[in-house]
Amino acid sequence: MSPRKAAALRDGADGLSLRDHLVATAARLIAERGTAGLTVRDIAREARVADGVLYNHFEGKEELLALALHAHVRSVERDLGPLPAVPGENTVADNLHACLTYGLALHTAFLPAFAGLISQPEVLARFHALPNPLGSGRGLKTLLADYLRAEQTLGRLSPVADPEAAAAIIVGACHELVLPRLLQGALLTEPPPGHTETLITTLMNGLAPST
Amino acid sequence: MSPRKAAALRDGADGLSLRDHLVATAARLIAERGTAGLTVRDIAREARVADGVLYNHFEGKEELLALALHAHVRSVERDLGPLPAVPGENTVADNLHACLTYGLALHTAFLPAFAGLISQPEVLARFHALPNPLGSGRGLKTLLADYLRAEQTLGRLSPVADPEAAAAIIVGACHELVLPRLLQGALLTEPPPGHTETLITTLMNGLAPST
DNA sequence: TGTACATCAGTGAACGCGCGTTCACTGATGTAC
DNA sequence: TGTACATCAGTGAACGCGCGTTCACTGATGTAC
Repeated sequence: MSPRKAAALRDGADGLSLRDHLVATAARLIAERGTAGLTVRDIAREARVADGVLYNHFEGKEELLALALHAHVRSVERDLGPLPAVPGENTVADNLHACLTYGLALHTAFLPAFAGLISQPEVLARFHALPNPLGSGRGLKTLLADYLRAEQTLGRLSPVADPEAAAAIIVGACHELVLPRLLQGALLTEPPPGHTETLITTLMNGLAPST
Repeated sequence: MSPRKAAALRDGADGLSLRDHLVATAARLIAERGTAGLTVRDIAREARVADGVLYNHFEGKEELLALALHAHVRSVERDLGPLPAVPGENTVADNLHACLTYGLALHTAFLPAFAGLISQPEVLARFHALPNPLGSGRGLKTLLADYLRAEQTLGRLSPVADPEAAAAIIVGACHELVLPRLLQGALLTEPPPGHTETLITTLMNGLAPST
């Protein structure tokens, strides 16, 4: 009762089901090229599998893409590890700088994946219906706010500072560093040296003149 | 020597050339729906003009879209007016709040237009080859930095603050408020009340505890 | 143990559709007489 | 002034292509005897 097996699964013996193999392959393609212009034939060819087989395992392209996007997000998070900031350790400025670099890497990987799906809201809706991997969407901002609140409790942050607003500013800075590059064709260039440090210093000290 | 005129230009007597009429129509469609899924047939039908006529006036869809995108950006800027912040007037915090609201409106109109073109880098390249309308791209950030530098000269900002970094933070905050909504299908919702005020307060006061 | 058959996941050519683009034709206007 | 013709921007049916999806067929494996 176990009929034909896909050629790809016979050769590459990674022990995955064909379903998981397809999701993993699609996720890898998303990581490499983003979702813009990604076709089911691209995925099938890359998975070394027939065009049609995807419809034995998924409702259609949209379900596969949503699952692959989810896998991509989880994979990026796994590779990056947890938020590199422990309340009370090092200086707050250094920790925030590490968080900014971390968020930058996160969004550099996420934006080309999500932006290519703007014309397919169905995929985005399916993605958001899945359990939220921690760092994605509101996740990173919440993690950051949690960290900042802990530092505030330790007295290393002004008691009147707003952790939520500060977290929003840091996440926003990530966007600001990634988005313009994405929208100008120049993909994945580094921010100018010293730029992230200056951002954190500005956020720590504020703009108001000392009274 | 003046042959047939397009039906649309006979009826709607706005006095435009057919070329300008097409650019204006495409820009209006971009303003209404963004660029994702926008077809030449959509534009032709909306302009009440034959499908093929666009190729008498443009190299192809990509040239038309680039010009329409440019017109859209200029039109949004015209409607919004100049950056609502004059050095020395009102308070810096109030001015920055106005700038944040201004930038928010700008990016709310721009992002759906640009994001839909990620899979067509040719259009983005053509757009960036056009003369840069002031507020777009690096424009808004530079305007903001100019304003902040002027306030600094007037002594209303800390002499050690970095205007460039502060400008980047404000633009980033705009992105942070617009992007997540765009990527979740929920289009064009308002930020929670008081949110922008808190952001500016945080930026003005900084996070560091008073020593 | 060996042979014939049934099962069904995998296969890939083919379908239908919508897109950007082309081009033979149309017809309002200016010109020649 | 009136009529026949030439011009060429505008027209829209048709083309070619690539996409997501379908489905008749294949063939490796388990079962019956």
